[in-house]
Amino acid sequence: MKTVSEAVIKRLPRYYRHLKRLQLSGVERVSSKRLAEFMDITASQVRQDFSNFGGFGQQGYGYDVSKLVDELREILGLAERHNIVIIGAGNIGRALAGYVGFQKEGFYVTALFDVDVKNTEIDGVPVYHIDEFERFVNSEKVDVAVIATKSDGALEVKDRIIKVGIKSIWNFAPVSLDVPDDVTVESINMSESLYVLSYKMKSGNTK
Amino acid sequence: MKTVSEAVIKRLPRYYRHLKRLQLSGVERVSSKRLAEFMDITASQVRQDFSNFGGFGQQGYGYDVSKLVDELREILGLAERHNIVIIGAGNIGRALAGYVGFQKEGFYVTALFDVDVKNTEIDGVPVYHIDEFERFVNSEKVDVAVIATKSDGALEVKDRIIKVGIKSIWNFAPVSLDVPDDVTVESINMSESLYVLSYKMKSGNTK
DNA sequence: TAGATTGTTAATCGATTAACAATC
DNA sequence: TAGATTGTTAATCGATTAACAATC
Repeated sequence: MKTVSEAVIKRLPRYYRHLKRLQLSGVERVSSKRLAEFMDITASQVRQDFSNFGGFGQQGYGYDVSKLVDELREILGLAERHNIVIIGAGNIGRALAGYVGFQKEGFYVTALFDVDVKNTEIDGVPVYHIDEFERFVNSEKVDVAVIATKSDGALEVKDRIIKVGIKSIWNFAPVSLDVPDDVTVESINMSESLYVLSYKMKSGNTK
Repeated sequence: MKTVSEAVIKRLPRYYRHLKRLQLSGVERVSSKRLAEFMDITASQVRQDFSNFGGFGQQGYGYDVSKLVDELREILGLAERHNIVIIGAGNIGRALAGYVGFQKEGFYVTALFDVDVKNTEIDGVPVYHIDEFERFVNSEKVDVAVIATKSDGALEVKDRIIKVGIKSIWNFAPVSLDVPDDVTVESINMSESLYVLSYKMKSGNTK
């Protein structure tokens, strides 16, 4: 498949969200123009974006909402089941374990790991000591590892994740992670997001 | 001040993070070349970015780390105190209330609000019924409101935040928020981040 | 058929990169 | 002084926007 730019990739989940909303409210078709309004981009951009994947519309008609939802689900890999383990059972780890939205799209949290096990389960997810991490991963199918530790532990945890063979890391620790080429990292850095807000508050940059 | 592009703004917190790390480890000066390596960008870009704010370096020498940290702290608005209130005392709201990292940079969570008050405080932060929101905001200084509710409540909460006069919203609900020009919104959408990871896993796009 | 709207090609815009004179 | 490295100007690259033939 032709390489798709980062900018386009970041828009895909937003298309998906808006289209699911339209689908839920019974809308059957949508033009690039209308979809663009929801997305706050241009109609050209919508058509360019979809043409990266072959183009799903029909001249004179627009796009079939349900078809587009299905295509995006496929493109985003939401049609498959993904098993997730979370390392770090602090506030963030627990919040993620309890987040019900993931399961709807095929993401299942199958275990939490921590250096200090206080509960045997959290929101129905079993909690294990970090010492059991490798054994668990080797016996269960694990697709994604979430780093929900403090910065201090994050690098060591990353090394263990890579060593045990997990290829996808969802990182919540405020650190940069160097990984081999075949490993994918996606980070959420809450401090950085807050600082961006702080900057914009100050500068009056409201866009 | 000249308008700074979104791309540059997003890099500022990362510069800040790397520079603080250098400062902490006793490094006194750094060249654009070395800083660029940490940031995974080019030295040119580093110099271009800083020149947006006037340029803080010295030919033949590079940048004074402590000076740069101070400049960035100022630019990002981290030198001032910011009071934050969180609406929604679910998993995410509680995680944010308990996150110690914010306070170090001047962000203080002064209250949590929820429709269903189970505790009088969480991690030292008082919890109030959402009915008390407007009264609280009118009597205390509040700079930032965090939307940590489910999608359903988010739009109504947004309206109340705007109506009571708070100009900065940090949004964790997976919805798009339309706001007046003088209000700043910064969103963290965890589902979208997870979907991007899912896409990249599938496509082998590891960058 | 006439109107609407796509997918794609070309034009524009903005961000990144390269080059280099200035100077510490 | 010679070497290092900045800030800035110019060149390049890539993403967004505009235009339009194709066609439902």
